[in-house]
Amino acid sequence: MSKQHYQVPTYKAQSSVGYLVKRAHSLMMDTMEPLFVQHGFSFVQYVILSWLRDGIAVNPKDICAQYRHDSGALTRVIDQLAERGLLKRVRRDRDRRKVELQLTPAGRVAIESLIPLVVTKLNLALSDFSETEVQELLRLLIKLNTSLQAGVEPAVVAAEVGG
Amino acid sequence: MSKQHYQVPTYKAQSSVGYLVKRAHSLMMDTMEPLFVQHGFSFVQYVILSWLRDGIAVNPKDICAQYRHDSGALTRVIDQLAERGLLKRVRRDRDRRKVELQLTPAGRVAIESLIPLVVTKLNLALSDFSETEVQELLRLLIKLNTSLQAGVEPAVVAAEVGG
DNA sequence: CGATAATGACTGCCTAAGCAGTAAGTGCCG
DNA sequence: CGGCACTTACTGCTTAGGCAGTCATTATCG
Repeated sequence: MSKQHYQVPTYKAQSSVGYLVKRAHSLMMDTMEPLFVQHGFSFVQYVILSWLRDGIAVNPKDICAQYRHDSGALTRVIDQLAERGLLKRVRRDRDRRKVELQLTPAGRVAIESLIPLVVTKLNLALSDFSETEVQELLRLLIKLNTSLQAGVEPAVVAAEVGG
Repeated sequence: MSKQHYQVPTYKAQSSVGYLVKRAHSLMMDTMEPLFVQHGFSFVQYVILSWLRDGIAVNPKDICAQYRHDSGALTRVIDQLAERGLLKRVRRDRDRRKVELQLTPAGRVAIESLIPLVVTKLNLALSDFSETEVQELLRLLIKLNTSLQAGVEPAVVAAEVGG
Protein backbone atom coordinates (compact mmCIF):
# COMPACT_ATOMS: atom_id res chain seq x y z
CA MET A 1 0.00 0.00 0.00
CA SER A 2 1.49 3.31 -1.13
CA LYS A 3 1.83 6.29 1.13
CA GLN A 4 -0.49 9.12 0.21
CA HIS A 5 2.03 11.83 -0.49
CA TYR A 6 -0.26 13.29 -3.11
CA GLN A 7 -4.04 13.29 -2.95
CA VAL A 8 -6.54 13.83 -5.72
CA PRO A 9 -8.49 16.77 -4.29
CA THR A 10 -5.40 18.81 -3.51
CA TYR A 11 -3.10 17.78 -6.37
CA LYS A 12 -1.49 20.65 -8.25
CA ALA A 13 0.92 20.19 -11.10
CA GLN A 14 3.46 22.72 -9.92
CA SER A 15 4.24 20.82 -6.74
CA SER A 16 4.43 17.48 -8.48
CA VAL A 17 7.78 15.77 -8.45
CA GLY A 18 7.13 14.90 -12.09
CA TYR A 19 6.85 18.54 -13.06
CA LEU A 20 9.85 19.57 -11.02
CA VAL A 21 11.99 16.84 -12.53
CA LYS A 22 10.96 17.73 -16.04
CA ARG A 23 11.67 21.37 -15.42
CA ALA A 24 15.05 20.56 -13.91
CA HIS A 25 15.86 18.51 -16.97
CA SER A 26 14.86 21.28 -19.35
CA LEU A 27 16.80 23.91 -17.46
CA MET A 28 19.81 21.64 -17.21
CA MET A 29 19.72 21.13 -20.97
CA ASP A 30 19.47 24.87 -21.53
CA THR A 31 22.49 25.31 -19.28
CA MET A 32 24.66 22.56 -20.71
CA GLU A 33 23.80 22.33 -24.39
CA PRO A 34 25.33 25.67 -25.45
CA LEU A 35 28.61 24.53 -23.89
CA PHE A 36 28.82 21.63 -26.30
CA VAL A 37 27.38 23.40 -29.30
CA GLN A 38 30.06 26.07 -29.04
CA HIS A 39 32.63 23.31 -29.32
CA GLY A 40 30.94 21.57 -32.21
CA PHE A 41 29.09 18.83 -30.34
CA SER A 42 25.45 18.11 -29.75
CA PHE A 43 24.34 17.13 -26.30
CA VAL A 44 23.83 13.51 -27.29
CA GLN A 45 27.26 13.36 -28.86
CA TYR A 46 28.74 14.58 -25.59
CA VAL A 47 26.82 11.95 -23.67
CA ILE A 48 28.17 9.12 -25.77
CA LEU A 49 31.74 10.30 -25.49
CA SER A 50 31.22 10.81 -21.78
CA TRP A 51 30.01 7.26 -21.19
CA LEU A 52 32.88 5.85 -23.19
CA ARG A 53 35.32 7.96 -21.22
CA ASP A 54 34.03 6.55 -17.95
CA GLY A 55 34.10 3.05 -19.38
CA ILE A 56 30.64 2.22 -18.11
CA ALA A 57 28.96 1.64 -21.44
CA VAL A 58 30.91 0.43 -24.42
CA ASN A 59 28.12 -1.00 -26.58
CA PRO A 60 25.31 0.92 -28.24
CA LYS A 61 22.89 -1.25 -26.31
CA ASP A 62 24.46 -0.30 -22.98
CA ILE A 63 24.24 3.36 -23.81
CA CYS A 64 20.62 2.95 -24.83
CA ALA A 65 19.81 1.26 -21.54
CA GLN A 66 21.76 3.70 -19.40
CA TYR A 67 20.67 6.78 -21.19
CA ARG A 68 17.25 5.69 -22.43
CA HIS A 69 17.98 6.83 -25.94
CA ASP A 70 16.45 5.30 -29.03
CA SER A 71 18.56 2.57 -30.59
CA GLY A 72 18.03 3.76 -34.14
CA ALA A 73 18.81 7.35 -33.32
CA LEU A 74 21.91 6.26 -31.45
CA THR A 75 23.26 4.40 -34.47
CA ARG A 76 23.16 7.60 -36.47
CA VAL A 77 24.89 9.66 -33.78
CA ILE A 78 27.62 7.03 -33.54
CA ASP A 79 27.98 7.28 -37.32
CA GLN A 80 28.63 10.99 -36.99
CA LEU A 81 31.25 10.50 -34.29
CA ALA A 82 32.92 7.69 -36.21
CA GLU A 83 33.08 9.82 -39.36
CA ARG A 84 34.76 12.55 -37.36
CA GLY A 85 37.30 10.02 -36.14
CA LEU A 86 36.39 10.39 -32.48
CA LEU A 87 35.54 6.74 -31.92
CA LYS A 88 35.67 3.48 -33.82
CA ARG A 89 33.51 0.40 -33.97
CA VAL A 90 35.21 -2.89 -33.17
CA ARG A 91 33.62 -6.30 -33.65
CA ARG A 92 34.60 -8.64 -30.89
CA ASP A 93 34.97 -12.33 -31.71
CA ARG A 94 33.29 -13.31 -28.48
CA ASP A 95 29.84 -12.14 -29.52
CA ARG A 96 29.82 -10.86 -33.02
CA ARG A 97 26.41 -9.24 -32.66
CA LYS A 98 27.91 -6.67 -30.35
CA VAL A 99 29.84 -3.63 -31.43
CA GLU A 100 32.43 -2.36 -29.03
CA LEU A 101 32.91 1.39 -29.20
CA GLN A 102 36.40 2.69 -28.53
CA LEU A 103 37.46 6.28 -28.10
CA THR A 104 40.25 7.31 -30.45
CA PRO A 105 42.99 9.59 -29.10
CA ALA A 106 41.21 12.49 -30.79
CA GLY A 107 37.96 11.46 -29.13
CA ARG A 108 39.63 11.30 -25.75
CA VAL A 109 41.09 14.77 -26.19
CA ALA A 110 37.67 16.06 -27.19
CA ILE A 111 35.79 14.66 -24.22
CA GLU A 112 38.49 15.62 -21.74
CA SER A 113 38.32 19.18 -22.98
CA LEU A 114 34.58 19.29 -22.32
CA ILE A 115 34.66 17.90 -18.77
CA PRO A 116 36.00 21.07 -17.12
CA LEU A 117 33.21 23.09 -18.73
CA VAL A 118 30.61 20.70 -17.34
CA VAL A 119 32.17 20.66 -13.90
CA THR A 120 32.25 24.43 -13.78
CA LYS A 121 28.62 24.75 -14.81
CA LEU A 122 27.47 22.14 -12.32
CA ASN A 123 29.35 23.78 -9.50
CA LEU A 124 27.85 27.09 -10.46
CA ALA A 125 24.36 25.64 -10.48
CA LEU A 126 25.01 24.11 -7.04
CA SER A 127 26.85 27.08 -5.59
CA ASP A 128 24.08 27.79 -3.08
CA PHE A 129 23.98 24.17 -1.98
CA SER A 130 25.85 22.85 1.02
CA GLU A 131 27.77 19.64 0.54
CA THR A 132 25.12 17.88 2.61
CA GLU A 133 22.35 19.18 0.36
CA VAL A 134 24.12 17.99 -2.77
CA GLN A 135 24.63 14.53 -1.33
CA GLU A 136 21.01 14.41 -0.19
CA LEU A 137 19.76 15.49 -3.63
CA LEU A 138 21.87 12.80 -5.30
CA ARG A 139 20.67 10.19 -2.84
CA LEU A 140 17.01 11.06 -3.31
CA LEU A 141 17.30 11.16 -7.09
CA ILE A 142 18.97 7.75 -7.12
CA LYS A 143 16.27 6.43 -4.83
CA LEU A 144 13.58 7.86 -7.07
CA ASN A 145 15.20 6.42 -10.17
CA THR A 146 15.49 3.00 -8.61
CA SER A 147 11.85 3.08 -7.66
CA LEU A 148 10.73 4.28 -11.07
CA GLN A 149 12.86 1.70 -12.82
CA ALA A 150 11.32 -1.06 -10.72
CA GLY A 151 7.88 0.28 -11.51
CA VAL A 152 8.40 0.55 -15.24
CA GLU A 153 9.60 -2.92 -16.08
CA PRO A 154 6.85 -4.97 -14.41
CA ALA A 155 4.30 -2.92 -16.30
CA VAL A 156 5.89 -3.99 -19.56
CA VAL A 157 5.89 -7.60 -18.47
CA ALA A 158 2.26 -7.39 -17.40
CA ALA A 159 1.30 -5.83 -20.72
CA GLU A 160 3.00 -8.65 -22.58
CA VAL A 161 1.34 -11.31 -20.46
CA GLY A 162 -2.04 -9.66 -20.66
CA GLY A 163 -1.84 -8.96 -24.38
CA MET B 1 33.11 31.76 -6.04
CA SER B 2 31.38 28.41 -6.54
CA LYS B 3 31.79 25.53 -4.14
CA GLN B 4 33.74 22.65 -5.62
CA HIS B 5 31.13 19.92 -5.35
CA TYR B 6 32.52 18.33 -8.48
CA GLN B 7 36.17 18.29 -9.50
CA VAL B 8 37.67 17.61 -12.89
CA PRO B 9 40.00 14.73 -12.00
CA THR B 10 37.30 12.73 -10.21
CA TYR B 11 34.23 13.66 -12.25
CA LYS B 12 32.15 10.70 -13.42
CA ALA B 13 28.94 11.08 -15.38
CA GLN B 14 26.93 8.59 -13.34
CA SER B 15 27.15 10.64 -10.17
CA SER B 16 26.42 13.90 -11.92
CA VAL B 17 23.23 15.65 -10.92
CA GLY B 18 22.70 16.33 -14.61
CA TYR B 19 22.71 12.67 -15.48
CA LEU B 20 20.51 11.74 -12.53
CA VAL B 21 17.97 14.42 -13.42
CA LYS B 22 17.88 13.34 -17.04
CA ARG B 23 17.42 9.74 -16.05
CA ALA B 24 14.67 10.65 -13.60
CA HIS B 25 12.94 12.55 -16.36
CA SER B 26 13.16 9.67 -18.80
CA LEU B 27 11.91 7.15 -16.28
CA MET B 28 9.11 9.49 -15.21
CA MET B 29 8.03 9.80 -18.82
CA ASP B 30 8.11 6.05 -19.25
CA THR B 31 5.95 5.75 -16.16
CA MET B 32 3.43 8.44 -16.96
CA GLU B 33 3.08 8.48 -20.72
CA PRO B 34 1.31 5.11 -21.11
CA LEU B 35 -1.31 6.35 -18.65
CA PHE B 36 -2.29 9.14 -21.01
CA VAL B 37 -1.85 7.23 -24.23
CA GLN B 38 -4.27 4.59 -23.04
CA HIS B 39 -6.84 7.35 -22.59
CA GLY B 40 -6.16 8.94 -25.95
CA PHE B 41 -3.84 11.75 -24.89
CA SER B 42 -0.21 12.47 -25.51
CA PHE B 43 1.92 13.61 -22.63
CA VAL B 44 2.07 17.17 -23.91
CA GLN B 45 -1.69 17.27 -24.31
CA TYR B 46 -2.04 16.22 -20.69
CA VAL B 47 0.37 18.89 -19.61
CA ILE B 48 -1.60 21.65 -21.29
CA LEU B 49 -4.91 20.50 -19.85
CA SER B 50 -3.25 20.17 -16.47
CA TRP B 51 -1.94 23.72 -16.46
CA LEU B 52 -5.30 25.06 -17.52
CA ARG B 53 -6.98 23.06 -14.78
CA ASP B 54 -4.74 24.59 -12.16
CA GLY B 55 -5.28 28.02 -13.63
CA ILE B 56 -1.61 28.89 -13.56
CA ALA B 57 -1.07 29.33 -17.26
CA VAL B 58 -3.84 30.41 -19.53
CA ASN B 59 -1.90 31.72 -22.52
CA PRO B 60 0.29 29.74 -24.89
CA LYS B 61 3.16 31.97 -23.89
CA ASP B 62 2.72 31.16 -20.20
CA ILE B 63 2.70 27.46 -20.92
CA CYS B 64 5.83 27.81 -23.03
CA ALA B 65 7.61 29.64 -20.24
CA GLN B 66 6.44 27.31 -17.48
CA TYR B 67 6.97 24.12 -19.39
CA ARG B 68 9.80 25.16 -21.71
CA HIS B 69 8.00 23.86 -24.73
CA ASP B 70 8.47 25.21 -28.24
CA SER B 71 5.99 27.90 -29.16
CA GLY B 72 5.36 26.54 -32.63
CA ALA B 73 4.89 23.00 -31.45
CA LEU B 74 2.54 24.21 -28.76
CA THR B 75 0.29 25.95 -31.26
CA ARG B 76 -0.23 22.66 -33.06
CA VAL B 77 -1.00 20.74 -29.89
CA ILE B 78 -3.53 23.39 -28.92
CA ASP B 79 -5.06 22.99 -32.36
CA GLN B 80 -5.57 19.30 -31.69
CA LEU B 81 -7.19 19.90 -28.33
CA ALA B 82 -9.41 22.63 -29.75
CA GLU B 83 -10.55 20.38 -32.59
CA ARG B 84 -11.50 17.73 -30.05
CA GLY B 85 -13.54 20.32 -28.20
CA LEU B 86 -11.51 20.11 -25.01
CA LEU B 87 -10.56 23.76 -24.92
CA LYS B 88 -11.30 26.93 -26.79
CA ARG B 89 -9.33 30.00 -27.76
CA VAL B 90 -10.73 33.32 -26.60
CA ARG B 91 -9.40 36.69 -27.68
CA ARG B 92 -9.52 39.14 -24.83
CA ASP B 93 -10.18 42.77 -25.63
CA ARG B 94 -7.59 43.86 -23.11
CA ASP B 95 -4.61 42.66 -25.16
CA ARG B 96 -5.66 41.23 -28.48
CA ARG B 97 -2.30 39.67 -29.13
CA LYS B 98 -2.96 37.19 -26.35
CA VAL B 99 -5.10 34.13 -26.67
CA GLU B 100 -6.80 32.98 -23.51
CA LEU B 101 -7.26 29.23 -23.39
CA GLN B 102 -10.35 27.98 -21.60
CA LEU B 103 -11.21 24.40 -20.70
CA THR B 104 -14.58 23.30 -22.01
CA PRO B 105 -16.74 21.10 -19.75
CA ALA B 106 -15.56 18.11 -21.79
CA GLY B 107 -11.97 19.22 -21.30
CA ARG B 108 -12.48 19.55 -17.56
CA VAL B 109 -13.96 16.06 -17.37
CA ALA B 110 -11.01 14.70 -19.34
CA ILE B 111 -8.31 16.24 -17.18
CA GLU B 112 -10.09 15.41 -13.93
CA SER B 113 -10.29 11.79 -14.99
CA LEU B 114 -6.53 11.71 -15.55
CA ILE B 115 -5.50 13.25 -12.23
CA PRO B 116 -6.24 10.17 -10.09
CA LEU B 117 -4.08 8.06 -12.39
CA VAL B 118 -1.21 10.49 -11.99
CA VAL B 119 -1.61 10.71 -8.24
CA THR B 120 -1.62 6.94 -7.92
CA LYS B 121 1.50 6.55 -10.02
CA LEU B 122 3.35 9.28 -8.14
CA ASN B 123 2.47 7.78 -4.78
CA LEU B 124 3.61 4.40 -6.01
CA ALA B 125 6.92 5.83 -7.20
CA LEU B 126 7.36 7.51 -3.80
CA SER B 127 6.09 4.66 -1.69
CA ASP B 128 9.50 4.03 -0.15
CA PHE B 129 9.92 7.71 0.66
CA SER B 130 9.09 9.18 4.03
CA GLU B 131 7.08 12.36 4.02
CA THR B 132 10.22 14.20 5.09
CA GLU B 133 12.17 12.78 2.17
CA VAL B 134 9.50 13.84 -0.31
CA GLN B 135 9.44 17.35 1.05
CA GLU B 136 13.23 17.52 0.97
CA LEU B 137 13.33 16.25 -2.61
CA LEU B 138 10.80 18.88 -3.68
CA ARG B 139 12.69 21.59 -1.85
CA LEU B 140 16.03 20.68 -3.39
CA LEU B 141 14.56 20.39 -6.87
CA ILE B 142 12.96 23.80 -6.55
CA LYS B 143 16.22 25.22 -5.27
CA LEU B 144 18.09 23.65 -8.19
CA ASN B 145 15.57 24.95 -10.69
CA THR B 146 15.76 28.44 -9.28
CA SER B 147 19.52 28.40 -9.52
CA LEU B 148 19.53 27.02 -13.05
CA GLN B 149 16.95 29.52 -14.16
CA ALA B 150 19.01 32.36 -12.75
CA GLY B 151 22.05 31.08 -14.60
CA VAL B 152 20.30 30.65 -17.91
CA GLU B 153 18.66 33.98 -18.42
CA PRO B 154 18.48 36.48 -15.58
CA ALA B 155 16.23 38.83 -17.57
CA VAL B 156 13.52 36.21 -17.94
CA VAL B 157 13.64 35.39 -14.25
CA ALA B 158 13.21 38.99 -13.25
CA ALA B 159 10.25 39.35 -15.60
CA GLU B 160 8.53 36.22 -14.29
CA VAL B 161 9.11 37.02 -10.65
CA GLY B 162 7.76 40.51 -11.20
CA GLY B 163 4.67 39.20 -13.05
C1' DC C 1 22.18 -31.92 -33.85
C1' DG C 2 18.42 -28.75 -35.81
C1' DA C 3 14.65 -25.74 -35.45
C1' DT C 4 13.09 -21.84 -33.11
C1' DA C 5 13.37 -17.95 -30.16
C1' DA C 6 16.02 -14.10 -28.55
C1' DT C 7 19.53 -10.56 -28.96
C1' DG C 8 22.04 -6.56 -30.98
C1' DA C 9 22.90 -3.27 -34.54
C1' DC C 10 21.04 -1.15 -38.10
C1' DT C 11 17.43 0.97 -41.79
C1' DG C 12 13.25 3.36 -43.53
C1' DC C 13 9.43 5.85 -42.38
C1' DC C 14 6.70 9.12 -39.80
C1' DT C 15 5.68 12.32 -36.39
C1' DA C 16 6.82 15.99 -33.50
C1' DA C 17 10.09 19.25 -31.67
C1' DG C 18 13.21 23.11 -32.78
C1' DC C 19 14.26 27.13 -35.55
C1' DA C 20 13.50 31.11 -38.26
C1' DG C 21 10.49 34.09 -40.19
C1' DT C 22 5.62 36.44 -40.53
C1' DA C 23 1.71 39.12 -39.12
C1' DA C 24 -1.18 41.35 -35.90
C1' DG C 25 -1.25 44.01 -31.87
C1' DT C 26 0.80 46.92 -28.16
C1' DG C 27 3.92 50.22 -25.74
C1' DC C 28 7.13 53.84 -26.01
C1' DC C 29 8.98 58.25 -27.21
C1' DG C 30 9.57 62.15 -29.80
C1' DC D 1 -0.30 61.65 -33.85
C1' DG D 2 3.42 58.66 -36.10
C1' DG D 3 7.29 55.80 -36.29
C1' DC D 4 9.84 52.18 -34.14
C1' DA D 5 10.76 48.44 -31.14
C1' DC D 6 8.71 44.77 -28.78
C1' DT D 7 5.36 41.06 -27.73
C1' DT D 8 2.36 37.20 -28.97
C1' DA D 9 0.63 33.65 -31.74
C1' DC D 10 1.18 31.31 -35.61
C1' DT D 11 3.37 28.95 -40.18
C1' DG D 12 6.95 26.51 -43.17
C1' DC D 13 11.01 24.04 -43.09
C1' DT D 14 14.52 21.09 -41.17
C1' DT D 15 16.11 17.74 -38.24
C1' DA D 16 16.15 14.44 -34.75
C1' DG D 17 13.71 10.99 -32.10
C1' DG D 18 10.45 7.08 -31.83
C1' DC D 19 8.62 2.93 -34.02
C1' DA D 20 8.50 -1.14 -36.70
C1' DG D 21 10.85 -4.20 -39.28
C1' DT D 22 15.42 -6.55 -41.21
C1' DC D 23 19.62 -9.12 -40.95
C1' DA D 24 23.21 -11.49 -38.66
C1' DT D 25 24.48 -13.84 -34.67
C1' DT D 26 23.72 -16.39 -30.45
C1' DA D 27 21.05 -19.01 -27.00
C1' DT D 28 17.57 -22.45 -26.01
C1' DC D 29 15.54 -26.74 -26.03
C1' DG D 30 13.42 -30.66 -27.92
